[in-house]
Amino acid sequence: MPPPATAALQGVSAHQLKVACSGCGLRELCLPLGLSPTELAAVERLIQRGQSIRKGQFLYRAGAAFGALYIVKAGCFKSSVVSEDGREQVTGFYMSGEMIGMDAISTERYTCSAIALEDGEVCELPFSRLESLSQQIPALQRHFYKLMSREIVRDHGVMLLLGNMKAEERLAAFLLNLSQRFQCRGYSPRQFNLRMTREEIGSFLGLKLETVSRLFSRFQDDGLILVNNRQIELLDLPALRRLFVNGQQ
Amino acid sequence: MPPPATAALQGVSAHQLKVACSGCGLRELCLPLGLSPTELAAVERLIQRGQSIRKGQFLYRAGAAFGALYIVKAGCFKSSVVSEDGREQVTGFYMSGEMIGMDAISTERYTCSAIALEDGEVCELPFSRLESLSQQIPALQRHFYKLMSREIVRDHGVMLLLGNMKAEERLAAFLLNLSQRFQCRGYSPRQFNLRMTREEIGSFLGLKLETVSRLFSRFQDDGLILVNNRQIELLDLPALRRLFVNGQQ
DNA sequence: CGCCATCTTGATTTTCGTCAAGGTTAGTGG
DNA sequence: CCACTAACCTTGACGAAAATCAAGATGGCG
Repeated sequence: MPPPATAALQGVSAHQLKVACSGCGLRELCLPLGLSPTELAAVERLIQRGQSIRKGQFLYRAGAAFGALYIVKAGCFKSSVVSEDGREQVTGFYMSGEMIGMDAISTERYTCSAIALEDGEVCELPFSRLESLSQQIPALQRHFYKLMSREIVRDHGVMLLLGNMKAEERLAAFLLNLSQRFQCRGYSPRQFNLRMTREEIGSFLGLKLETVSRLFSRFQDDGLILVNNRQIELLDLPALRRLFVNGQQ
Repeated sequence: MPPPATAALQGVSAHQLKVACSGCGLRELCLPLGLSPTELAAVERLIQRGQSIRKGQFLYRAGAAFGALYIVKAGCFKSSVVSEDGREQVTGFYMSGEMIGMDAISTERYTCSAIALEDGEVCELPFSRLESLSQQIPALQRHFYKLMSREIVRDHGVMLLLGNMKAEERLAAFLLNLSQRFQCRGYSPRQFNLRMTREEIGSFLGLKLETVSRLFSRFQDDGLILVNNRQIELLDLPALRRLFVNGQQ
């Protein structure tokens, strides 16, 4: 795990957990800009901060009654839908500053399950209170419309991936996406640790774990990446991008 | 086209187009219940009703500045993302009462293009006015949160389809989904006309048009459906469901 | 009536999944 | 601290599913 995250996690303490949104490094990721101090204080009262989740623990299960949205504060989560017979489709991997649970608003039940891929923390946002607060704070309402819209756009991207791209293009896109998200969070875009298994990557990308494994090996043989179990180094970002974009021919 | 839609479309006139939400048969599909007469009137002022769109016409293009959401009033639309090189992924087909354009909220640009698959009409909802109105009417805000959430859930379903299901399962799921949506609108769930080409179905389902064509033929040979060009009759709904659900094993 | 878009069907190829075996790693309990 | 175990990963051989290529049929629209 990259250093800053490690620090954030290992340094966990009552003190740190109580750090308010106003002092949170993720603030610009999850809160709208331009809130007045009063508004910010109201938002802070809304949020249940710093709930720790252990690796493998469910944040919520599909079918459970909807109570809250969650913002990942530390760690990495996967969200997945399971079909009646048990086949799992990972619908996304979520890292710090990203919100999960929006699927539950429509039916008042979670339609996905969310599981921690490593020890982590979330901020819990009780939805009914969020709703009334966003009724009072236009910027907050707008912000949540945008967050939900962003999720829709992301999903469309995944649909493009699954519907149109070949295995190697999917994996290249996946790695580049991770790279970019790590970079946004101040980590290296070239070196990172995967938090998920080959099977979970495969489930997300519509591939079998063997295919994912083979592709990692091939990318390494081709000098595109360096793989050491879950540790990834992207050696040739332009080539990966070409693979991804040219793939789209 | 099934009779009621034909009536709605062919009977188009200034008079009918001006029918307000309060008298619109789609009202329960697109508006929240329990609005007061005052609130309903405010919503009606917001909506630009009855814009006609001809077959093949763009409702909006990917990249265009975001102005409004649209509710399909008549006809059928497809929404698609196009990758840099021109591969198209159809992200959805939309029929009466369904809302499109929500992807554009996050970036203030449409990320998809929406095209009419037949002559139709839409209600236009200027987003900035929708925003301020939903600020004033809690039920409206809640309604739009739910609509966006529903779109996310739908997208997850498509991801499950694309990531986990075999070609025949995808097509069965597609037909059953259409069937159900026609039924909701008062048309026959067993007989309907497709509004889209084999290629568009294929694009949506992550298949090539030849595969779609072959599957239609096979379903027909197996006595599951009757195909006559775009006219579809579902002969054995339970078997289609089994294909869809068992497919998920 | 004729043309172009759309659809069907067949033959072949490619891609990825399946099955199988063995290796590695991390975590657990002695 | 070390040995053991279970989960995870890699690699190969083979097979199935769907894509590709190709040719011709059909149908809707001007």
